[in-house]
Amino acid sequence: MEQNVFDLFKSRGLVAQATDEEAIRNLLDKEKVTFYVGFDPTADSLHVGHFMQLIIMRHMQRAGHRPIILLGGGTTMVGDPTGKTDMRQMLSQEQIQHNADEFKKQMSKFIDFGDGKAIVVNNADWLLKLNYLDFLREIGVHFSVNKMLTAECFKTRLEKGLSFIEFNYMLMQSYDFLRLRREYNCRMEFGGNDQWSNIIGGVELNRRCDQEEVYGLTFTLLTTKEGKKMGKTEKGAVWLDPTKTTPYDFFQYWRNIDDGEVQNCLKLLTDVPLDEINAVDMTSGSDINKAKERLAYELTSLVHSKEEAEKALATAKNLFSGDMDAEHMPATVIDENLLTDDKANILDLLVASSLAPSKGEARRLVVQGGISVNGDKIEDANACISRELLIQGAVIKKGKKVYHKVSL
RNA sequence: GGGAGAGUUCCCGAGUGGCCAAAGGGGGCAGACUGUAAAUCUGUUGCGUCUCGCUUCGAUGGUUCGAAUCCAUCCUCUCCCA
Repeated sequence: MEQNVFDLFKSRGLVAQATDEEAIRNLLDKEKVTFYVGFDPTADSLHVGHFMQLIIMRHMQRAGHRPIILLGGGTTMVGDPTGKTDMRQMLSQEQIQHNADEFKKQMSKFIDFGDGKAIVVNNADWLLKLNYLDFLREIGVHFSVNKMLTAECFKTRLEKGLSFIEFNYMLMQSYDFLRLRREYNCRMEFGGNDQWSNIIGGVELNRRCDQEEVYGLTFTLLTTKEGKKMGKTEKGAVWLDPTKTTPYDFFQYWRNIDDGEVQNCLKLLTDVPLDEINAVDMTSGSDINKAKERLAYELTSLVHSKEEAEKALATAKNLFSGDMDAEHMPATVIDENLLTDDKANILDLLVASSLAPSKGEARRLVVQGGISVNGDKIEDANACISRELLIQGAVIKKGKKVYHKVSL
């Protein structure tokens, strides 16, 4: 007998809050349920922050349920105040459409869009046409401002200031749920736990307007142990688009994750069986290290491909065992005019390969002993690399983990 | 509409005429130690042709030998009253 998806979610620790656990469990057990997850197309690629939602939809679809991907073309114009300290900038229609297209492309790695097995809708289709007064009279009446103000998602904003447009976000999202239920018989809304207030808004709206019982379920947020959202690095988000975050960097992100998060990530994000995950000895450094490798491999092959995962794994192994594997590392082809007397200055090379943003920074790196070329440490800021070496391709190593090939 | 206050480098935040490229913290980067982890310690953190020069303190003008600091106008934000 196949495991109920809800039990699967529970056992892997994915569930944060649910409006009615028993009812949800039963419904998922005996029916093919249509459910929705909202995505705000604010950037032209999905990132690690969207990961959980994708994983959830994948699980659900495997269990025979039907996902609706709701693209927030309309709500993006309003901006979700949840967790934000500042108001979000507005996007143009074209940008939103472009982003939505990219989303769908990336999602197809996780979700089968064939034969109506999944639906993509854009809430701009109905939100844009709304008549203000009609909306207020039909939907607005059902919301109590007093109650909204007590919602967690507005709390922080009340201290900083919250504009009226953002205050309406909850109504928009609730209305989406109402529309989707009416049109597609969508019975459930899923989201990250930060979406809880918005989701119960929709559940209540369905009950009040149409006396229909629908359900909401939120999932554990992927956070670091300092409570920050995961997937952000100093360079920005970790993207799923290979041109924005290379498969190797993606792999390395998970490979370098904190010890305390490995088990959790394996449970939440991969299909690795629970008993295998629990078997990891969290007191043994080498076991944890192995687990990280596994995590990175699994996720890279999920998001990119098995081949990419193999490549990233091989490259990492070679680099960290000291072998120069120039094949898969980021590379820069430098320009002839960087050379003087058939040599190129190391500082110029660092800047040209964007390993350093400026020459000052490059100089600092060299002086502090953070740079080596083909395995030899460079400590003189005036050092030069010869033409012959560059023609073969020189591997510059910055710090412990960053490799870059420069060639002529 | 009336009144009060604030805008400083990646972030928070000191600085109220020269000693200010600007304290302190956070974050980042590098070094040591490690397990490609964490914690810790050290160095560093505007740009350059680097013992010197150049550009920065909301914007634009002005005062001054000299302005992040004083004045004027503008922009943005917060708070109190209506």
